[in-house]
Amino acid sequence: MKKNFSFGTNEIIIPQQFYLQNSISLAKKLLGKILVRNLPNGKQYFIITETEAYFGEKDKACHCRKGKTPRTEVMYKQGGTIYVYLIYGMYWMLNIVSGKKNHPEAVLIRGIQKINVENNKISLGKLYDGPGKTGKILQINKKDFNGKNIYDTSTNLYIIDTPFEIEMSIKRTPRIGINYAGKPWTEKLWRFIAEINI
DNA sequence: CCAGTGATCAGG
DNA sequence: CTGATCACTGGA
Repeated sequence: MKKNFSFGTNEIIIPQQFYLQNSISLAKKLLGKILVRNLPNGKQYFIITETEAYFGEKDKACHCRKGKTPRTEVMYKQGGTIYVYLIYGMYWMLNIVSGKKNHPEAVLIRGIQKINVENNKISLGKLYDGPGKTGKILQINKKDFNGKNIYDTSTNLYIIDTPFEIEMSIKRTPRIGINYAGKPWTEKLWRFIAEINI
């Protein structure tokens, strides 16, 4: 399915205020939004297909369960701040801090799908299903992104409103890779997966 | 199933 | 300083 469309002036950056909501509703609302990555060889567009919410110090799955440390410090900033960390020595995880200042919540971006743009026609491309694959294709690293703002274009990574009609169905599951957290945190349905058609 | 790979943090 | 652990992935 292809649709006539050109990004161009249709880039409406989602304002910082959007990120002040709690991480669970933000995780849901980020689905279907467009992640823009501006690289030397051109802008690339991805639609967000999978997210996971982490909900502050009381959430035993959240990095902030141990309070403020050098790593988790950025999660205490206001919503819209980018939180990046390396896992298993290989994979850069991209998170968006949510909520007000000193509410250490975040949304992990776990999956994105490429939007192909060709002669003003758009179509869905390759799916990157997993946070490691997502960080790799977006060329995420800590130095360039950790502590920066996702609503600021100067990092060449930002999120815009979905500028065309989409069909989307959403599923929820428990979060992945957090068995150390124990109940009830392992059972919370805080992973959101979207199936998208354009 | 399991190895790879290095930041992070608690404990001496 | 040491050692265990880890919000993962790809290949037997």
